[in-house]
Amino acid sequence: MAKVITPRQEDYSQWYNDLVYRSGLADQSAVRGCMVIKPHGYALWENMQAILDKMFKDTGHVNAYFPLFVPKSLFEAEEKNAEGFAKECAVVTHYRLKTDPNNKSKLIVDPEAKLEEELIVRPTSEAIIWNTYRDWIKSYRDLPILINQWANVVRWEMRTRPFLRTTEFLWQEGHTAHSTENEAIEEALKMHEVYTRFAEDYMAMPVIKGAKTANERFAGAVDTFTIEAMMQDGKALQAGTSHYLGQNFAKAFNVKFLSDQNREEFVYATSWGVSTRLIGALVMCHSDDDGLILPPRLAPIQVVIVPIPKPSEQIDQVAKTLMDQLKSQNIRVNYDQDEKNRPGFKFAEHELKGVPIRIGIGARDLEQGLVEVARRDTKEKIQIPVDKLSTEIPLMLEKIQINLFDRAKNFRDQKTHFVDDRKSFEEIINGPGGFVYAHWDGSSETENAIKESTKATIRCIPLDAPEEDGQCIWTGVKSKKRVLFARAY
RNA sequence: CGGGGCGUAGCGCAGCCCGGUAGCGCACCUGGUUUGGGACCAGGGGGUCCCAGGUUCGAAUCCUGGUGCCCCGACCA
Repeated sequence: MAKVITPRQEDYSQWYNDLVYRSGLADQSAVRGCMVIKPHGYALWENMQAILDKMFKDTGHVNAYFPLFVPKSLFEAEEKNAEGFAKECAVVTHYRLKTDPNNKSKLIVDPEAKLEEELIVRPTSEAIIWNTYRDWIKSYRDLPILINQWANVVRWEMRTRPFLRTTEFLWQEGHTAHSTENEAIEEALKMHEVYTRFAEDYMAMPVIKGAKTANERFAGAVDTFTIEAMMQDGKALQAGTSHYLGQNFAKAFNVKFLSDQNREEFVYATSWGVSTRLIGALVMCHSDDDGLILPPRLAPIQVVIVPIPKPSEQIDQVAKTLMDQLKSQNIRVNYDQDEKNRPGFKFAEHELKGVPIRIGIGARDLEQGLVEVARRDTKEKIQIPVDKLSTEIPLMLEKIQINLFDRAKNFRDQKTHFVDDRKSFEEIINGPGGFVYAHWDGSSETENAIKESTKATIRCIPLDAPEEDGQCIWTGVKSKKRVLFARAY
């Protein structure tokens, strides 16, 4: 068997890169730091979009679209936000090219086409959106505004990795405006919960819900809520964030409304987003050395039928009947009729792409009315009577979905530790890695010292962690709650 | 931006030290035999050897300068 992917144990990063490229999720592009999302990867994203979009609509949100460019003067209005993103902004300074007078086959930037005011390519859209909301909001009757947009953003990162961190990426960003602090906080928490449900129920990826520390908070936010997942190398990955923005943006953009008490007040805001990074998370959460393992609820193809050894009239007929039965149950099924490749090749190919279930139909089994059904997650193969498939397959898809979640959760739990002293903390972080719950004195100084010394950061202050007396592992100062530490992507 | 490594066919690489006009595996095309876990045989197509300059009768190979990419760190979703 030709090996196409570096084994995880040999080199985890290389495994990830190999997987992304070999499985057809993405391709490298001619633009540094940017990738091409190939049809298989984009299909995954479309499935994520469809589900999230429905969840947003079900919670009362509507979609809209705001410009890619943000005038610099607007961008700088909310100081903390501007400062936080300043170092990674792409800036448009000119609007025209012209033929190079010294070389007619080349183009140069026309120095006469310099913009009066530079345009920032959005790294996030709070600025342009809040500048717009000012015009939309006059009265408490105009609130709340519950808008989401599907968009691309650009953040000029120094180092990129496919899906996990690229210069341009796709995401959704929700931006809501509210008349009261409570309502805005509830909104931020509600979307935090939506992300949790999406990660756990659809991606089969267990997450820890929590709040970010001041250091890790979104620039311009009062509070940032996060979901943190564990990857197979024990590192944490921030999979989604929801921010309570207080009145910071309302004040920066002068967005006021008249309350039902006839008082002028600043609007309360939230924003929340998940990106194509989720695809990277999905890959690193479940996949193995043979390729992707996709949760059935998101897999572009849930069931693939492979004729063995090749298509024939009899096999085609069984396959087509089966496809109709499965399709009528909204199962995404594909019949691999390609005559160029043999079954073994196809098996490997579909495993590489992460198809949850493979059905092998061969003349020999068919004589007994059987087909071979193989699960991608466990590699288990069983014989199933043809007439049982239309009931068995949906059940098996559900089993796979659940198994993936359970497996990921067990893995995470095994790599989760509770420690009470610096030495044990360092032993785990520097050794096997994983999540570490430990007491922390609550100061940024200590957080930074720990980061500097161990490269572990506070991923979040878990929302559901019990109060308990303890001492900061670094300074010995009293603490009432454990926080979650890990090295992170 | 620091520290490493690499640019030779679509992909992965050898050749470079010691200059002589480019090769291997996979992929691709044609024909045939095959077909229950990445088939085999035969034939075939495909290269500005990253770019520019220099040394030389002659440069993938030596020298100089660019440039691009990858990995590790700092920054970050």
